[in-house]
Amino acid sequence: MKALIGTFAALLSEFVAHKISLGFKYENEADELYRFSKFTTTFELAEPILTKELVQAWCAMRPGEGASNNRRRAYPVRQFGIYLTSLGHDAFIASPDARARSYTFIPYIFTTSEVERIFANSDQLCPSRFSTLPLVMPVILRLLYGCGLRISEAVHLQNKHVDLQNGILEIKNSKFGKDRLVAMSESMSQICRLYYQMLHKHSTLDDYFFMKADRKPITPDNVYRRFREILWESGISHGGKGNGPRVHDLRHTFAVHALSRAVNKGTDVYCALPILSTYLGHASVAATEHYVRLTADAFPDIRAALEQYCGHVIPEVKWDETN
DNA sequence: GGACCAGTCTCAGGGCAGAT
DNA sequence: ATCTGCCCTGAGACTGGTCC
Repeated sequence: MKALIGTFAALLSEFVAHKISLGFKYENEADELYRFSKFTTTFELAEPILTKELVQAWCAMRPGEGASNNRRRAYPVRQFGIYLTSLGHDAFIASPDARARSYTFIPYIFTTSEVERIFANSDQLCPSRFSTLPLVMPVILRLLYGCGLRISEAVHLQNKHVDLQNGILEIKNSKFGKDRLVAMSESMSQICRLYYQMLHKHSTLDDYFFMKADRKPITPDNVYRRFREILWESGISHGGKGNGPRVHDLRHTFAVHALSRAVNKGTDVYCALPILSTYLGHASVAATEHYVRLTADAFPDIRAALEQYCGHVIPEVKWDETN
């Protein structure tokens, strides 16, 4: 976390420490509060009093700013106001955002042919003396699709978390601080063993499984940029900013393909969903249903099974046959 | 019990600067 | 020239609490 500045520096530091003590990561919020602390230095403030003018100036929509970003900037300052008030300070608390949020996003689900092309092209990356990415990309992309991992979970894997013998990944401190175990297929385990022999001849158990030449973990940024190149090579068009396909869509694809396979094998979808939910690290089946509901139209077999066992998941839509 | 919503966490993507 | 890291914004993913 960057050192907070300005009149509120001490109080903001205490607030962030308070949030962390409650179990939140609060890293991105701390970044926002750092920007807020810089912002406060543009005001003539003799005392650290969170005035209405200061808060409203910070929370005001900037030219061209989206509602989402405005909300993200405002929430931590609102929480800071609540915190100060609880301590008996005089502070203005910003109102929560009343604007409705819409969830109309539909993730991109790769076809099996596209997945195969992505893997094939990731295998063709030119070896480099300076970068481990040509070795890393084929394995990490297969792991994202084969195990449905989040990119952050993959890049933070250390050798001690990868049981190559039994094909088990130990995911530590994932989203909302959750841990879980993820089983790999035998073919995935074999790929990991070959990769480990090539990259980790002189490594320790504390080294990152996907590390750069300087032994630091590769970043999601590294993977994302190479992934865009591979998509291009694979003839999969990118829709521009916000329109994917994204690296995270490999996780969506895993979920949909896994459920599709289960349905085709005659597995009760009511049994398959909780298993998939646990595997993906979701706290509830509802979160997994959300994944599948968004994409079920592309998989009639899943849609039919879901309608039979949990029809409420898929909303009815009206269709005028004269259209 | 389900819908709704606030809050937190994560990923995507552009731009730029410094390193290689 | 290319790669990489960092900053910042945009937006989706996910949890948990509250209200009806």
